[in-house]
Amino acid sequence: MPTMKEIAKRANVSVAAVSVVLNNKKSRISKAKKAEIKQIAKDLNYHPNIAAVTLSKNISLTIGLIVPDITNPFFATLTRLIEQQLGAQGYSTLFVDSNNSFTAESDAVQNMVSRGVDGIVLVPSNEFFLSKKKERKALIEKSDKPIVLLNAYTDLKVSYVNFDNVQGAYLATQELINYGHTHIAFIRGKANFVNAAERLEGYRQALKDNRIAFNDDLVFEGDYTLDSGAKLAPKILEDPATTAILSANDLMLFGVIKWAKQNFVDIFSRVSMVGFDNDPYGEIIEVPLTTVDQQPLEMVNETIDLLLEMLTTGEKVVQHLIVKPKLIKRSSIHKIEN
Amino acid sequence: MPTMKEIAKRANVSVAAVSVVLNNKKSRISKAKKAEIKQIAKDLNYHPNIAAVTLSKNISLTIGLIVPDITNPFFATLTRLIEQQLGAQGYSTLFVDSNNSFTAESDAVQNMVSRGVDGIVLVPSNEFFLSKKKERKALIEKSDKPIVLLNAYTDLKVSYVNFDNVQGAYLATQELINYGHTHIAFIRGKANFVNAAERLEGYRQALKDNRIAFNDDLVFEGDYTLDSGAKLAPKILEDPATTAILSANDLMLFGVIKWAKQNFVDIFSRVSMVGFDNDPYGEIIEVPLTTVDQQPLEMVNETIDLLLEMLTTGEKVVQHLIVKPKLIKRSSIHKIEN
DNA sequence: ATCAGTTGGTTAAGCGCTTAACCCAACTAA
DNA sequence: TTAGTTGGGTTAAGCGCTTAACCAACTGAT
Repeated sequence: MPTMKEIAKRANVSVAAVSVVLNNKKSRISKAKKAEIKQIAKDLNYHPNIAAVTLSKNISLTIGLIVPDITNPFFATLTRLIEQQLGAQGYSTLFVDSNNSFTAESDAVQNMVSRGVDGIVLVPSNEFFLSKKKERKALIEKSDKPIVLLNAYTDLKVSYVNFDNVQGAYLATQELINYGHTHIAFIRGKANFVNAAERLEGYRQALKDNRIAFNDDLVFEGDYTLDSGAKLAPKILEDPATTAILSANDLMLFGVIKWAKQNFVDIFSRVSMVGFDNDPYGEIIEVPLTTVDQQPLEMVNETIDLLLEMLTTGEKVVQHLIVKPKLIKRSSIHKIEN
Repeated sequence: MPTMKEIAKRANVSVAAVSVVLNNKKSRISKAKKAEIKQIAKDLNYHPNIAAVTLSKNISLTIGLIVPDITNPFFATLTRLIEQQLGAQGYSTLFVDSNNSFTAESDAVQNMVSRGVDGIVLVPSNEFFLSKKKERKALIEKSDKPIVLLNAYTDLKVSYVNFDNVQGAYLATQELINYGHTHIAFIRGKANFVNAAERLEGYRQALKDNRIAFNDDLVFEGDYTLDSGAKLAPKILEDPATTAILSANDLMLFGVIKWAKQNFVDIFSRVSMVGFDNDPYGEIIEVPLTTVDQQPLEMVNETIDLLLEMLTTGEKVVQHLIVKPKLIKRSSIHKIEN
């Protein structure tokens, strides 16, 4: 790999001269020398050693991205959008799949700081929300660099971009009610998961506003995986009065459907369903799934804006942005006559 | 961020001393001093500045990973496995989604080299295969560090780990034939895509070995996206003699199914289907899909072994590893009476 | 008393790049 | 004539860490 030293030698100048011209800084180098230096750099196919730049400028043009599980399509979409948008701004992304482990998240933040990232986007895991506030705080404070949490609320002094979960669940529940459903099962996420609690809240609100009694027996706790949905399916379908299922994500609904297939129950006639996430596969199953879209593009746009602002001004701002849900109406709801 | 300098000051030693003890090098530092230094490091929550380490040792404990599209579940699975296994060995991963662009791949390699990665895993895009050999070669040669191509064959002097595509397609076709099918449509990938050509070859071989004439009209060209499958669907289903579809990936089959749903054709009765990739969603659709599993875990294991070997020995070896396919038999094939 | 070997470190150079401070010759303006 | 400005760079220090080479004091054997 060619270095500035080599260019300097060939151009008969100091490496300082090379540095300023290759960085397009205003300086007193003559036009001719500038051109010569640039030409030599091009000829040698010079590219700066980023470690050296990082060391001397204390910025790395790198950001860290931590997601709970990249095989989850929603997180994959977020990841793709973030990487591409940040890439367009010249940033590289250091990626970690935390495998839903708080310890892994914590280690990842530490490691990223150690590597001198300029900022971090953390899409927190389940465990993050289940951890003690003290530990969460410690995680955030490992980094003196800007952090923004994505797809999360938090009580910590840190920026986040989240999705309006209560509004989303409200919309979905209202839609079900509009079709005549009153016995609506709800598959929630883990109890301490804030997003999950919010979705439950939206569900309750919609019931209340429609004077339908809330029934705790209709609430089932999953963990956002397909398997947890499959495990819950028989319990949910046990009650013949249940005519609809609202799920805190599409994946758990797919789990329910999988269980139904394996047990020969005609799930689409048996119940109406609404999910969350607008999973692309929701469109190609037997009956396309009505779902709440989390607007990943909007979420990422807000995240990038926020991060870039902090990165350029150098100030750590604490802002909380909430993006609005969008109900994608497909065919998984049928009318109930009362 | 605390530095060695700070630790050195508190321990009344030189920073060289701190360096050797924190790196557990054998040295002439007394047990007591060692303990003291380590304690101070722990108290200050010291973590090395990786940029500085990289600069002086010329190794970064970072590898680059380039995939064509992280929202494709197969690539997501590869990514997850790679990141986790490499992470367990102390490596961080610099991630780029090339968005199926050769230019992006090329830039990514350049950037990664510039950042001093120790090695690169490249999962090449469609465009990679369509590019001129000279350009592909240039891309590979940008990096003096170990590269391994994953999920690809290549004519270049570089290691790769691929999947036995001809064997996979052969297995799938044979399975269809076993069930009595003789008019088997094949949805292939792009013409110049080597993997796609291999799958076509396996299909042809199986037909030939069973004395079934190869018919070019039954071969359709997609581009591995869901949409391309949807676009092809009407043409494929036009011929009433066609009783089965073999697709070069599950996603295109999902596209066919989507088109069928939207046009009210009972696709699962109409044709038998076999895909490639063992997409998790193949299991939860109306009729679970028989598919060829690419054994991502095996592929990643081989990749990591190869990369780690190069990383530790420092030698660039050129090895070509082929992992064997596994046919996952589910329910999307029915018997044909002749 | 001397010398080799051990103990317990230190010094200094270097990795590649950045940046503030400096230098000097030639030119201008009063 | 001289002070001041401008053009065209150079010098040197520093970012945090690594590593080979060095050194001084002590111990024990001869």
